Amino acid sequence: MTTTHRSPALTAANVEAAVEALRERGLRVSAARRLVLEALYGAEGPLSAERIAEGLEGRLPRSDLASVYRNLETLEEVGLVRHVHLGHGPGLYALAAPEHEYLACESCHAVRSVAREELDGIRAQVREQFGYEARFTHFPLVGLCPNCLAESEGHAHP
Amino acid sequence: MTTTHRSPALTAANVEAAVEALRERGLRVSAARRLVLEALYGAEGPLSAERIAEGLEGRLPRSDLASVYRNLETLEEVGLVRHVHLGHGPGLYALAAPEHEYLACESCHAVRSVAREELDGIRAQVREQFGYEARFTHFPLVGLCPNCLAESEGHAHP
DNA sequence: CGGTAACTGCGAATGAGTCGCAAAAACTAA
DNA sequence: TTAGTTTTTGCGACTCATTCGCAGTTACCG
Ligand SMILES: [Zn+2]
Ligand SMILES: [Zn+2]
Ligand SMILES: [Zn+2]
Ligand SMILES: [Zn+2]
Repeated sequence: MTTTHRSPALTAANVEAAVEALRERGLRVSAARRLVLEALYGAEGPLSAERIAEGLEGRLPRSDLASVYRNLETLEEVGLVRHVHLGHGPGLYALAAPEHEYLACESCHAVRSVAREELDGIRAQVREQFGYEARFTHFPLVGLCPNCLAESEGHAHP
Repeated sequence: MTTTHRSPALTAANVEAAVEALRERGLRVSAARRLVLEALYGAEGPLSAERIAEGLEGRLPRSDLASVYRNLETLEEVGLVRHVHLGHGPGLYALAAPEHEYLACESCHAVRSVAREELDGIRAQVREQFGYEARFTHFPLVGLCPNCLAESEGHAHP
């Protein structure tokens, strides 16, 4: 799986801002919660709850997957985090801030992350044709990537 | 969930044809397998394995979900059946033959099923812009349906 | 420092799907 | 038909992702 994500600069400061947002909503900033947030700020691409939990081991006297899920859920409610479903695997979590959308390859499972605007054209066409406002933030746009496509077209030889 | 599927005519004959296809591949036609096939031929829209299994109760001395899954799997391998993931729920199975694709509403979970060609324009644009060959057969095109869209735009009042 | 929510760890539960295995069909060839 | 071969089945147990209940902590407010 390949994901092209520029990691947000000044992670530490950003985490502090996020933490502040939590406090403002009356949410507490536990060590675990902060670490989940840090994991997401430091990540290259979206992470599974499992992977986040792994990252917590050692950095915390004891941690547990259920709490990671609960934290991801509240962070999502607050709008700091969101998740995507890239294919069959577990849900993957990322910061909500940089509005990426995803193109997933059904064959090689590569994932390309693109800025929201790059899909505006397609969104416009979907809207025009069907009246739907397409969204690729929670479920990606799925297809065959150029590589797999070339391969499968190679097979169409006489 | 609303799905617009015309059910294939002459169900009985179609089932017989499918059954023949199975025999030709050296697969056996057990009562359970035939009933799964019939369930799909008779269905309005895609069905979960669970629902198919429910439909089998009574029509069969004893039946079981695992076997339904196994049958769906082999029917899929043979190309008679396929499945879609419409949102978070379980996978939904349908006949492979009428090549529908789906538009799913992320908000009200309505599902619109469209003929493959109706998405050709969008597929072309995706291909042009990203080199991807978009597919909406296994994972649908997700967005806000016109209703939910109108509603959410209503909220944007001053 | 308390006090009082909110949060955590744990273990158990859920839902979707898969696997192993022995018993029961379905085809096959005699 | 029947015996033999091979698939399928039913069952129960299992995995994996996610959620829940609850008692024990911990973060924040005063
Ligand atoms: Zn989701
Ligand atoms: Zn690919
Ligand atoms: Zn699938
Ligand atoms: Zn809707």
